[in-house]
Amino acid sequence: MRYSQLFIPTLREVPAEAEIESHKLMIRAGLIRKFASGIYNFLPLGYRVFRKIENIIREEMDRQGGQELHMSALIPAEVLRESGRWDVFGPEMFKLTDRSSREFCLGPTHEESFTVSVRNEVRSYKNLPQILYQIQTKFRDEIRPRFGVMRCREFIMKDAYSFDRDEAGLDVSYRKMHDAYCSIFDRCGLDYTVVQADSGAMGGSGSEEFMVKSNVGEAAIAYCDDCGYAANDEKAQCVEPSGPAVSKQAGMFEKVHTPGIGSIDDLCGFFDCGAEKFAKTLIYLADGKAVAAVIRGDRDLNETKLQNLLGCVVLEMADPESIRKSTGAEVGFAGPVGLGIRKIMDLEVRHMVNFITGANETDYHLKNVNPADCGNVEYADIRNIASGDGCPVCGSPVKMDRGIEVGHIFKLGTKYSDALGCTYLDENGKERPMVMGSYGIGVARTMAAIIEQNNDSGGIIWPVGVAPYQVIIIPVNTTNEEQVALSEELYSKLIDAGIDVLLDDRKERAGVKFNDADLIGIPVRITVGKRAAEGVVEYKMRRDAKSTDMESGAALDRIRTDLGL
RNA sequence: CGGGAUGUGGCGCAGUUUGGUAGCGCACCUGGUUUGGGACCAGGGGGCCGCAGGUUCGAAUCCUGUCAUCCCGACCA
Repeated sequence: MRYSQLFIPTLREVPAEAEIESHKLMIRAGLIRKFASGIYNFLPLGYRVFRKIENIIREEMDRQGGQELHMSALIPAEVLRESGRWDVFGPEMFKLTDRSSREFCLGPTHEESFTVSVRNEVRSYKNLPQILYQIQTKFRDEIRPRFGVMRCREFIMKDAYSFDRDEAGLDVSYRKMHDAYCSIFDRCGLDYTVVQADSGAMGGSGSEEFMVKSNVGEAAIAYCDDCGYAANDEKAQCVEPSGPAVSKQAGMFEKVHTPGIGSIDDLCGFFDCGAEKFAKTLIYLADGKAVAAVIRGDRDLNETKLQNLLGCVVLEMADPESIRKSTGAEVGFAGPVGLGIRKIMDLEVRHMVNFITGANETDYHLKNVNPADCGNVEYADIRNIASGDGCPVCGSPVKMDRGIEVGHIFKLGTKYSDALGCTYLDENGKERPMVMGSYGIGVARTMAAIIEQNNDSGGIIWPVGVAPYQVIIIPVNTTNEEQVALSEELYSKLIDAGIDVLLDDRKERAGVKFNDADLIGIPVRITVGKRAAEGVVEYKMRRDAKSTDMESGAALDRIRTDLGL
């Protein structure tokens, strides 16, 4: 394509709305424009990259036996009512009604659509397994869209669903999707990690996330360099401190007057000690019922773990009134001793000796408390893992990092097939629920993640496989006939060779063209300049600092090598 | 939803404290000179200062309300 005819609105200055590098560059390079909060339009250059990524996804999904189809974005309420999710999704779902008041939503996800389709058509074990997928727009009214296309309200996802006869079949399908995802993200040039994840509200027996390491990632991951263990922080298991729990005698504690001092920070000052000397007691409402969660003062509670343990639908921090009712004290003075509600205590607390807790009496704390004082408690892993904690597999200290979740694969089991009656008849004529898996990739988020990992001060550095154009030809001086002629010759040869090539025929100064070429990140740049009359051009890879002079024919050969053709 | 900030040509910003003809840089158009890392000279076009009320002789500026956007948090297959 000829640059002079294209719609590539690059920007010199960084729009004020963008915070992270990928977002800034996507706007500056003319890939996207914001249309409303959390809603973006893709411009031609951005859409070319988008389609490259989509096609990589298609190829790898198809290679594993996936079949592409397309489900309606508009979903009738009844299928979500049938699975019970119409109300579960709540305000995150865009709901609407048609002219005769029938209810619909703009699909936030498509488990129901796929499950209903398969249920209506597939009856026999002979037709299983199936892996179906689509690349489709999802709508979620995110509470806080951010970072451009990283988290937005309308986004395109590749979502796949597998249907198998049994768990063993699911394992096979799941493995195929896992492998497909590895190939996809490899081809996108991403440095990623596969981590264990909580399957959350999706239900099911296991899930893994594909995380692109990045300090702007929204997810925290714990990993172990020694054994390779890696998990999302929601999932990462905390091991109980080794050795037997200390069984200090009960009743050694004493009450201390701590007027108005309820926060851990203030208490550290008052008692002149570190936060690890405290056992903090957090009051939660699990489906409306008060529960106490006790963890060491310097730790963070892991609500996912607590919720999984309690098996409740809604878990929220208790309001001050509920706290008063269940502890008999104001907020900040709760403690496990003598507390009359269900108490979940973190494994670590079992090993603490002579710690400080609230006294369940306003303005009082207890010191020298020991587990034996706490009465009936349940011990469980309910805290967040922290850097330096023991790896649950090998015991080495784990490290923490941040990651962008670009893909997530789930073993759903029969949650949806049970709810929606998606069954088949086995060899014995017996009706069984299909065993399902679901597999998602955020396409635009993947694009943003690629940019996060591949940029410099000049702009984007596209990996060859996803670049909007693979080669850009820059005639330095468009009034020089020899330069123009050689540029045109190379241009048509590259087109004939089936290479995506951009000819920067704009009547701009060389500096402008170089800077735009760097900004939009084209992998190979051919500069046709002073030595055009000798048939010599400059060859430069975007990722390299220096260029090399070579005869134009040699440049064509070199392109084939560098693009892996 | 809580906390913070910002809305002034396409983009980035100044002007608001102390009311008095709406500015700068970039981009854009015309002409000329230039032509290897975002050229220069000259001329030019484009803004109900987010919106609605109010105060005032007079409001970008003061007051009230409202909307939007961004950041932090809560939230989130």
